[in-house]
Amino acid sequence: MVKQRDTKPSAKTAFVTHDHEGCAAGTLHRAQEAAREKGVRMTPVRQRALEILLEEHRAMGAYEVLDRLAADGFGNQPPVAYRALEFLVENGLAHRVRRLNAFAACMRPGEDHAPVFLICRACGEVAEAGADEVRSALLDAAARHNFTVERATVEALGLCPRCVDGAEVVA
Amino acid sequence: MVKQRDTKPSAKTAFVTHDHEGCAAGTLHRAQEAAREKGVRMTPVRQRALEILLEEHRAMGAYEVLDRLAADGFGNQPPVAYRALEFLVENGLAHRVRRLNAFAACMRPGEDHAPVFLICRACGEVAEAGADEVRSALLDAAARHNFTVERATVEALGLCPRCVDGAEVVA
DNA sequence: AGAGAAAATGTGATAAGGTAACATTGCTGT
DNA sequence: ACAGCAATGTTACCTTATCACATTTTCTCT
Repeated sequence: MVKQRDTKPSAKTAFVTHDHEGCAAGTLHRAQEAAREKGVRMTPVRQRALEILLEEHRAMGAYEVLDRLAADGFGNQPPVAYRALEFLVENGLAHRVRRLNAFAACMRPGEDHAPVFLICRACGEVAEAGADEVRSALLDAAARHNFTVERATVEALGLCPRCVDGAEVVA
Repeated sequence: MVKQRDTKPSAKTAFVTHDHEGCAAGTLHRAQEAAREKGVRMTPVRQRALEILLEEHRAMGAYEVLDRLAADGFGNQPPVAYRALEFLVENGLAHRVRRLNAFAACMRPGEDHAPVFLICRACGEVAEAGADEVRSALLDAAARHNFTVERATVEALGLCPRCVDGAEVVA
């Protein structure tokens, strides 16, 4: 499936160096599949926006995505980016990282998961951690207040393993 | 301690009607105490900003707080509000609600707690729920990635008990 | 008390993030 | 073909947040 697993280790997920091209291609493929199954339209702008997020493999601001979309011949006004990103978020293909006012491609499209973000304040990297226990604890807490949860945002700011010891890497 | 417990039930915490004046006064008092113990300065703007948040007992945007500060004779430029609010957040006297780009007074100043916000999308009310289990689950999840958590944001959007059945109240 | 350092405030300017509204294009289904 | 709706493009604008720098206040040390 992932063809070149040990040929191009160039980026990371969850703070671990890995074959990024394979990872991005695979995720894009799964995202397309998820969109098809869901009956929503993966139009050119939307697909390109997702590709951009996947290529960079990091949280990107809407305007940053917009610049790249515009460079590729799409509109260059904010709604172009916001609409594409909103679509991706609505359909579980990307996430919004509130603390950074940014967006990141979802690494598990179609899986219906509770995203928990680990944001390194030194290198800026963002990891998407699976954490079902966090979600259930949150639901329990909400239930005690008779509150019905529809969406949840869970983000942690701190230091990733590579930045934690000594060297405050310069992003 | 809270003198008029059953005389003025006018606002709410955690979606329950309660004596707001007593609650606000008590919280302000505890906040002042916490600041004193911590050796930080509770200056007039800062105190007033906290009072404003407590009076309204809801999440408020920085510019909204700014307007009220200006009306009280303080500066009317954004940094005035942002600095006061930042101070309050840094010292655990208020919280930032990312999803709303807003700030809310902390209901448990000095207690060292993990704030979890329950945000009602119908009436706009924000409750601060205690949820140590959420925090520990988050720390566990982070630990599995060797990530060191310094701060966490946990926010749930949904419906409060009063809005959940039928009537989508108009904020 | 008085000098110097540090913290806090005031102010102007501007960057960054986000939406509303409306015209146009293009894809559906009959 | 063509009616209807989804998606896109574009203009304009609003909200949120930060930078930079001058001024004032407060703290600290002798």
